[in-house]
Amino acid sequence: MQFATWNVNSLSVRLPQVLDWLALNPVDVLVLQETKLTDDKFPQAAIEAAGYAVQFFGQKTYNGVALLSRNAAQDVVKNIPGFDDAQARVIAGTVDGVRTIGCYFPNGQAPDSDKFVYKLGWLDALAAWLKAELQAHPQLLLMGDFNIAPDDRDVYDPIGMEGQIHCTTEERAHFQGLVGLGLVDAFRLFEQPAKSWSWWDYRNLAFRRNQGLRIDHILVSAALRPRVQACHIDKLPRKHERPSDHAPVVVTLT
DNA sequence: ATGACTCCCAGTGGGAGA
Repeated sequence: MQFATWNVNSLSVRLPQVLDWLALNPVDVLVLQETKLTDDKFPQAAIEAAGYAVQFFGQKTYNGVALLSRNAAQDVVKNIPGFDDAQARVIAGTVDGVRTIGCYFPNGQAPDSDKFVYKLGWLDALAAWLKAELQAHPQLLLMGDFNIAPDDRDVYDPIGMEGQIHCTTEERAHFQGLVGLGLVDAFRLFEQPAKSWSWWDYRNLAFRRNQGLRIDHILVSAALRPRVQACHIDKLPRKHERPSDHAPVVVTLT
């Protein structure tokens, strides 16, 4: 089976691309971030017509997440239980026995900003919840737009971006905290091309120059790790004439 | 280089993203 994550940067703009991508890549599960749609405007019928059940949780202008699956998700959770959050960032469900958590991590804007404080608090809450989720659901996937580049090899200019947002010591420590819960970065289980990114700035001809960051991730639990066969970033949608700034990440399980 | 692009809500500009 295949599970994928994609930050679409507005589902109303990108819906045709999502449907085209699913036709070419008939994954079992796809989580979306930055749908930027209130639930009353979510294109549920079009997604169901493509053969997917869908759970969604959004808001106007910002954030918004969705969980698409061939088989319906069970025990759906929206946002982090017990963490009071005005922003729609998390959707979780159990699909084919795999606890699937789709997340749009806060951006954080700048290390000296209030948004960075919010990001760190959100990361604390996520880790505490995940610890309990892993106890309840050993077979677990955490995937989405983490807005964290875990390592210098995930950054096109690690010197220039040292200490900048996505690359700070605090953010990277939180990423390692998730690893400490027993999760592993599926992409790094395999040999990968150098300069593999999942996001490229719209500006500066960044995609053509391959200047980007790897900030979209799929983490798998220890119990699921033996089933992981492959993981890759699909750059093709980024070549579309009106692309999202992020590319999908796909993991293959037995 | 306090830039660059895209989206959104707004409303003929500005915030946010990363």
